[in-house]
Amino acid sequence: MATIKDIAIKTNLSTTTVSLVLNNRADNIPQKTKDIVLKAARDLNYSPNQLAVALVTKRSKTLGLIVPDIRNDFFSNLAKGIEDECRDKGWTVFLCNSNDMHDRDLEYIKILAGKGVDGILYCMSSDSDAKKFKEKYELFQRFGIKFIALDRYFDFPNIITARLDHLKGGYLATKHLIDLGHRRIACLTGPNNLIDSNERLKGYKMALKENGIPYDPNIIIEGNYQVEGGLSAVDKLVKTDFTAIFAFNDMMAYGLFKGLQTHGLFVPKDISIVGYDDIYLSEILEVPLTTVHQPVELMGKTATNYLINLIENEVENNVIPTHAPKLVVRKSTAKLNSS
Amino acid sequence: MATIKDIAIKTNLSTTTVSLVLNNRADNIPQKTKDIVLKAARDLNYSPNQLAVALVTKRSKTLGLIVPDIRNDFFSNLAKGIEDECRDKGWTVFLCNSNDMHDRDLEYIKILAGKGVDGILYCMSSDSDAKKFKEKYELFQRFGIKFIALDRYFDFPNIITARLDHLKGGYLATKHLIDLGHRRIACLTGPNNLIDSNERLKGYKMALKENGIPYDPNIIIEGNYQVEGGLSAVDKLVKTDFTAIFAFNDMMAYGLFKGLQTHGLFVPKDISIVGYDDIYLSEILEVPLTTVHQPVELMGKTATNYLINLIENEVENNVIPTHAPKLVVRKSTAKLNSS
DNA sequence: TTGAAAGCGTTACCAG
DNA sequence: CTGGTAACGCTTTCAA
Repeated sequence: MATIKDIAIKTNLSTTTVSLVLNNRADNIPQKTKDIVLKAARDLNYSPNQLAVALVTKRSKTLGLIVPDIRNDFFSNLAKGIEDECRDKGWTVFLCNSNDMHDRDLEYIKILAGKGVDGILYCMSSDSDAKKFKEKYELFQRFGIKFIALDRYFDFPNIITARLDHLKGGYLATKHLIDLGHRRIACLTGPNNLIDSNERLKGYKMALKENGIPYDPNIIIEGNYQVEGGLSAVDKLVKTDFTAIFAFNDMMAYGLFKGLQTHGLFVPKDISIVGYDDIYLSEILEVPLTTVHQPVELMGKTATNYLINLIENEVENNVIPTHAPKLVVRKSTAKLNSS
Repeated sequence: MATIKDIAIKTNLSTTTVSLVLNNRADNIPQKTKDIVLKAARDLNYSPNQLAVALVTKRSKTLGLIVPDIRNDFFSNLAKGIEDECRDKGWTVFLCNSNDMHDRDLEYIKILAGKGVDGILYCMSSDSDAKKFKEKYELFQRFGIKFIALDRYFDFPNIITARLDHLKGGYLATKHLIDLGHRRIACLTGPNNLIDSNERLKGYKMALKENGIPYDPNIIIEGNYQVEGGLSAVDKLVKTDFTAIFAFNDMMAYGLFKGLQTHGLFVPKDISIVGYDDIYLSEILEVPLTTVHQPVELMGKTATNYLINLIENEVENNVIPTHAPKLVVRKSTAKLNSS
């Protein structure tokens, strides 16, 4: 690989001059000299060594991305948005999977710091609690690395977060069912320790309240975000008088669908279902699923854009706008008593 | 961030000594001195600046990963295997999405070279032909970057590839149907310019031949790896006397399933289907899909291991073993005339 | 057993 | 307008 020195030698100029020209800082250098340098650079197929650049400028134009597991649709969409934005801005991104382990989070923060990243997009491991999150927060501080917490976070001062509006999503889903005439709306939540699940539940409650429907814990079931959770929830639900259900993700909604079928209950004739996530699958199922779509990829882009801006301008311009989800009405919901 | 110099000052030793100790090259240094250095390093929370290390050692312990689109299940599984292996070995990986564009491939190779990666795991954009592939090959050469072509490649001398055995997969799928008594086995392939599709077709033909079943182009349909391709293929197929079909991926298999349903044909009673990929979905469908599972993640791990080895030892030990797929028999296939 | 000094490829300051 | 030189943080001879 050709270096700046090679160009300097070839052109009989100093490395300073070459560097200046190559970085467009050559205000006082005649076009003629510039052309010579540029030509030599092209001839030698010069490409700057970013390691050296980063060493001296203290800026690598590199971000780290820490997610629990890139195989998960949510995270791969996030990663896509992030990488796209990086590319647009001439940045580059390291991929790290924590496998949902706090210790890995810590380890990766250290590694990325060593690699000289300017910032980290961080989606914390699901085994984190407030204390563990704080530990990581302090590590970021110690290394002086700016970071943005993606979707998952604990509320500390000065934490910058990129958020999906789960409350609104919960509200939209529930409101839709209410508008269709349902009043006995069951809820299959995610794990109770997850903030997104809690927020969605809040949205659910808000919609109920707003419409004068009493909240009934008997038709709220804690799920696990797996198909199987939907399946097993059905056994409990069939003993109640529910007419609709809001599942906190599409996989569980699908489990519900199958479970109901085995009980001779049909969607949407007998029971209406709303899911959450809008995974690829949902559109093409036997009964296309009404669900809540989240702008995950966009959130990735926005967060990245914000982070880069933060790094380059050192000012926290303002807050990242929360990303609003959108209800996608398909065939799994119907008017009550439409049968 | 503390540097080696800080430690040297604090301990009244030279940077040389500190470096030696920290890198376990301190054969001639008394334990006492070592302890002092180690303690100081801990106290100062020292962590080496890998940019500087890379600059001087010419080795960054960093790989690049170029894939068409990380949102695709196949690639995110690949990425997971790769990143896992990197982590195990103390390496790190840059993520790049080419969006299936040749020009992006080129661009990323240059960028990664600039970032000082020691090697690249490369899955080429689908718009590549032999000529374009060669262009990229030469770029790798010019930068002196070792690379491994993942799954997709063109046969040039000295190209190291990590391969899935699509021929075997095609053979297994077809053989399974033959064993069930089927002789009129249709085929819904991928795009004809893709090597994996061609290989699977070869496997299909091999199985037919081996069993004395004539090859009939009339029941071979070129697909597009999309659900919709499966759907539309049904319209052509129902005019033939096929009793089984081998779809070259699960998404199309699912499309077939739905299409057949609208024609009053049931799986596996009327028609047997074998898919390919074993995506998450396949196990939980109405009729769980018999399909071919590919060890994608493992291939990622193996390729990474090999590449790192290649970089560190400079010798091409031997060829990466081809990864054999596995038939997963579920409910979408049945004996002919079992109805 | 330890240290001085050169060098990796850049940028950036200050002279000329 | 251009160049010399220091510096970034580290490793690596070579000498002492």
